[in-house]
Amino acid sequence: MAIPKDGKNSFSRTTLADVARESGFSPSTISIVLNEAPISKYVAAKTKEHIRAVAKRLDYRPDAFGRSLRKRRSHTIGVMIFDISDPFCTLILQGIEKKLHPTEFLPFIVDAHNQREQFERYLAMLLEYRVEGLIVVANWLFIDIETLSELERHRVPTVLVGSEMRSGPLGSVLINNEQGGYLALQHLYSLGHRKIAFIRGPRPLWDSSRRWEGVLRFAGEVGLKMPKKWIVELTGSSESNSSFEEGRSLTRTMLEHDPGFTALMAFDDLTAFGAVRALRNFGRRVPEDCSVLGFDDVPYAALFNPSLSTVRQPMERMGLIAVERILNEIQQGGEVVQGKGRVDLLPPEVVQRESTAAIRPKGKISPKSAEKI
Amino acid sequence: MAIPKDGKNSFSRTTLADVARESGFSPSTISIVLNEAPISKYVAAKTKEHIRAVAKRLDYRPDAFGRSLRKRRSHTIGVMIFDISDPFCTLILQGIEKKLHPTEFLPFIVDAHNQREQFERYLAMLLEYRVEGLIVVANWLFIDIETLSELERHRVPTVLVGSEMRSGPLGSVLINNEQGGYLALQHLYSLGHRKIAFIRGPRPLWDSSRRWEGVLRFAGEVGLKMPKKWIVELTGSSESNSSFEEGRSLTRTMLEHDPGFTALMAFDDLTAFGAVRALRNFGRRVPEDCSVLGFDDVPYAALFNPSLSTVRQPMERMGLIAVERILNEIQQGGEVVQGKGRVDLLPPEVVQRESTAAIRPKGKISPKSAEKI
DNA sequence: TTGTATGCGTTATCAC
DNA sequence: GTGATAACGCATACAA
Repeated sequence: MAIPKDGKNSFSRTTLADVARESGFSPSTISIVLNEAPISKYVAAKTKEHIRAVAKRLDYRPDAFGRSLRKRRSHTIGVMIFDISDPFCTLILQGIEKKLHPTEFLPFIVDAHNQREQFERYLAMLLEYRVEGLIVVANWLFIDIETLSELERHRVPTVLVGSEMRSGPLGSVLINNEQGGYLALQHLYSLGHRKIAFIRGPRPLWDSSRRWEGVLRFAGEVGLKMPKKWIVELTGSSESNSSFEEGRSLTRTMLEHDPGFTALMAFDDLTAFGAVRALRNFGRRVPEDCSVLGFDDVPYAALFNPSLSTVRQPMERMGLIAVERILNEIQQGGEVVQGKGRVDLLPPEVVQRESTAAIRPKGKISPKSAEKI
Repeated sequence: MAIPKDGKNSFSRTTLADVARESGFSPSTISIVLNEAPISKYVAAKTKEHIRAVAKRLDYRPDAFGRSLRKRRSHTIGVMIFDISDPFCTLILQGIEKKLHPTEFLPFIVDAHNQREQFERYLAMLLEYRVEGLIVVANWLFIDIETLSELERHRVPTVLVGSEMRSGPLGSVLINNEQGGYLALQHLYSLGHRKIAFIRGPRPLWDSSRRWEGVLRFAGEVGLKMPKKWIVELTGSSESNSSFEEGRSLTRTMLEHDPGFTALMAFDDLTAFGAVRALRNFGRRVPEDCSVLGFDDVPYAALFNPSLSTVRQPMERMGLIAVERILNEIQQGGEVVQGKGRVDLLPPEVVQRESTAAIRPKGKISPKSAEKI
């Protein structure tokens, strides 16, 4: 039959030599034919046919290790993620997959679980597997910059997605966080909100600062007052749904202290979900009593009740672009690295759904009415 | 420095031979020392130290291809998924990762995007990479059974997660869908609901039928009437969030036809989200006017408004168990496959949150939702 | 038009 | 204690 008689593990498979023996031709001819190498033009059609038939009958599959060893190519792109349960990173992965699919490359995905030790171990493994390129999806990034910079040492074309290296030759693709912050506040402001609460991102997160700068820029332009009591900050545990819990408890605290705000801007969608929960529990309706704005536009934002207004990051597209750049660098032979270290800043986009609404001129408010500020 | 002078791609790396030359010892000695082979006991401590130092200085990394070729082992487990954006499959992946992490194995994850052609292509690639085991995460499975059966031909230990082969020697781990259906209906019934609407899963999905059998069993036991007008069925597109949209439109249709039901049981959580949306748009509150029950307990079920009552599948645990079984089979050398083809049926568990509540004896309800978490 | 010889980087066996 | 040698499966330059 198709399967050789003996052998204990999956490695005892039919090899080129088997096909050669069975077909009566030499291994090289087999190789040439099956790979449709240029020279195969000169191989008799009948021979080819025969060889293919035998190969199929024996269920021959070229061994990736032998082949890669010989060709000195792995045909793989390493993809390092930090938390696969983060929907943000999921969509990026999809983009990467899609773009990689029609190519000769296979993505080699590893999940570092937000832990530095695992990051390093997996990185080492990817390097041992001789990945020809490396995409690092930095969704929630607390791996210190220094560690990332080391990536550069390995002579493997590397692109960072979703985060930015302040310096260094590592390319990156991410949205324009500054502009995103700007647009976010602009959105709430243009709906008439003047009393706005903010849940900032965790300070060590680089994205977070840039986004905040955008917020401040807009506030400065329109002269919006931003009282300290309505500005809080995530601590940024690396737990999976932690920002929901944090968003919720921070919002509750703010409400208990002074519930007078009419809109809340959250660092990301999960935080916004938490804020909505806290507002509801406090007896305030969204958006009638308080608008809530998220950031990212994760797939569930649209399904949520109320559906979440948010600032959209084109995550799939980020994945696509990352692959484009990697392939490009690989093609350049890693030498003339045109545009290496370049930063692609994609435009964010406000998506208005149900959770934000124009402020009502006066309005009935729920039991606890705010006092004047 | 650490990096060899020339070379164009990532393959021109320091090799054993480089370390040998640089250290003055032979390649075999280097290999023995770096791998801490048993024989390395007889190598002089000084030699070892020296070799390690040189290896480190040259940033030597053993080539996985050379090594695998020689050892005839890949140290990888293939993981085939069908839609990475499905949160169901995400949690299973996490379980797989966790269990695999302390082992010598690396997961090789590929996403078939619910397409048969891609499934086959990726399967071929995994086989070329000589994965030592294969885990197929069948979250939303429309690959025909026949295709799956073929998996068996490849002499690679294989386990199916989240779905079951009616016959054949492929092992699988999944929850007891029949029991899940039973418990789901029991939950609603015990809350006092007698007018219940059902959104069944797509018929070609095997899970779906089993689950429905459980529903029918409970209904039979208590003599519950299930009018046809309140039973609808998903078609099951392979689009990502399709069950949300379908759940929503099916629910709307039922409401327009006869809104008399007081509870709705959805095939899965996404469908339930859609149903909640439809109910809300129809002016009915959840759970005051109508309870909604999901299935799966995806991570977002708890964050949703109202938080979703659902039947929990222990997804992470399913991943863990799948890995356990694969490792076991690998260890047995693929021969004495003890318990191969076994089906692990995990117990489902009802998780009550806000979206289901006891039916009200009669009439008026307070404007505020019942409970808060 | 097809076959032979060589080497990719590693490890295992055996000889020294 | 350490080094030489062969072989894993494949692709290619060169010979025939």
